Amino acid sequence: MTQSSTPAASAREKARKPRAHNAPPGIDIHARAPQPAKNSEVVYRDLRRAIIAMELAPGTPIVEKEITDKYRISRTPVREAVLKLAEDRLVDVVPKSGTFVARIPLTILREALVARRALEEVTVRAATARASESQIMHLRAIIQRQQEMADTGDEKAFHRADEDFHAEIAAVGRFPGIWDMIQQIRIQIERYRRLTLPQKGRMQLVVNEHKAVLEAIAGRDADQAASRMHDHLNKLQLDIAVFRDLWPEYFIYDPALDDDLLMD
Amino acid sequence: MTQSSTPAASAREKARKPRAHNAPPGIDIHARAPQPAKNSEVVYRDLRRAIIAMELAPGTPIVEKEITDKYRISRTPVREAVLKLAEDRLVDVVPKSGTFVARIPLTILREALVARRALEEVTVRAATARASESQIMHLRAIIQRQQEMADTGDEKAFHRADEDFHAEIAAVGRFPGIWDMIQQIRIQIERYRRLTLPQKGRMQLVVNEHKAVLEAIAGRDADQAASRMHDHLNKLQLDIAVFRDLWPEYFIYDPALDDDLLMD
DNA sequence: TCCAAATAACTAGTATACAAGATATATTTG
DNA sequence: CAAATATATCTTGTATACTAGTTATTTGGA
Repeated sequence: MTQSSTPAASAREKARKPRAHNAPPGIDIHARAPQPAKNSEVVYRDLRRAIIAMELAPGTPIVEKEITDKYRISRTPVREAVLKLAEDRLVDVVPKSGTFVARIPLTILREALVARRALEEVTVRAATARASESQIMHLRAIIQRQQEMADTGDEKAFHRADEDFHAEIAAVGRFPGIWDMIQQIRIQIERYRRLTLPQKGRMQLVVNEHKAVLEAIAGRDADQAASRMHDHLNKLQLDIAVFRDLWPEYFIYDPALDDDLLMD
Repeated sequence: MTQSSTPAASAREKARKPRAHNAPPGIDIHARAPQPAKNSEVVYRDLRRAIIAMELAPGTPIVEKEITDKYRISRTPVREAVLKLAEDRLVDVVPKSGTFVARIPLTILREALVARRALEEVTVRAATARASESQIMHLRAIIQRQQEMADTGDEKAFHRADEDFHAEIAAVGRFPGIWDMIQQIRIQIERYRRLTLPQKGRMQLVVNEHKAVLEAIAGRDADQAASRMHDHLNKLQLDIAVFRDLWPEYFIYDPALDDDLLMD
């Protein structure tokens, strides 16, 4: 098998001419976890989780020294993780001064909500077009699980089910790349969401909205599915102005775009 | 002024307690270029430009040593640049083996086209809703410039004007963050576009489509503007399958999603 | 001549030392 | 005692040495 020249391999050989290096292993970009997790990746994930969970408040300094001591590693992988977080706009690096958990930019928040809405409308339309019966049953099962979590009041599991629902719609629509984009956008939104207090009955409302979306999918009505998804995702942006006044130090606020925050 | 307790400062003081570092300078994230450009940034931009321009073909090894010699800098900033490129999916890093210019994943390409369409429909709708007369005149001027470039056949300047047109629409719609997302997506699409041979009359077609979009904006018809933008952006994806056969070594191809490439 | 195993030459990942600048504290001076 | 200045101590940015794993080459055997 090592030297068999299958038609699939012939094309690859052309690129391999100068060096075998030219042909990196045919690993799918989305599935390369066989390697032992790199240290920088571990630090990155831990920090990201803590920042998104608002355990590290905006403005908190990120001191590389503390992290190197905690994980018993050198600055190099720590720095790598910090740079990734900077790419995600979760930290601000001030040269020769310090690194800080980023404040939440209100204008970006507004745009993130709009962009997510647009992309999820795409995925739900595609899902409506191609959902099989089994996939619809799977979505029903997810909603049922979310209903049970809402009944027992398990917020964490509830949000896991919430994410699963949206992820499954993207998967059914066959848009894994767009789902990645949505997740990237969700990172920005998530910190804001964590500031919202658990409102009584909100979980049941979310479940009902999910049910409405699924009904439209099952009825093969793409327009209705998109519309209901739109309404569902709109619920988040109700009171940006309120939180800006409650935690002013958590946000960055650009007065030039004030009016934008109030419009749809 | 150092210790005056204005109401605005009181909130900030809370975060400043442990160290003054807690309050990073109130710089807008989008405007921090006073610093001398970091070496890693220079390397990143140069490599990204070369990759996007297809000067570095997919599969080409990126050798850090060559770059450190060329720029007379150490591996650290080079490595930083390479990691950024990996984030952008422009290179694949194979641990302990090598770094290579990434092959273009056809499935990602399809999703990128869909996502860009969705986001540009958002920006053009917003632009239609709030464009001032002067902004419409500005857009007309951009199209006129693009027309002149099409007439003289200056491809590079033509594409600059093309980008300006889309950028200005996003700016008019007040979605700078969404424009950033679109640009990120464009990176993926751009390499593919570079493979398309200049077709006779294509530039004039693009100009005409831009004119159609602008007319809809000027007529305050958001639905029509979005529809025309949709059609305009659809022109790109005509012949993915053709290029896959022409340069098979430039692409990664997932047979599980074959049929997806053919649908809208 | 061909194939296989040992070896050499590469790669990215990591650790550490140092440099340059910003901030905090201590000191001096009026 | 207050304010300005000088010093010390932080921070991130960079350079370099080293480690571990991968790939290419050489060498030995049949």
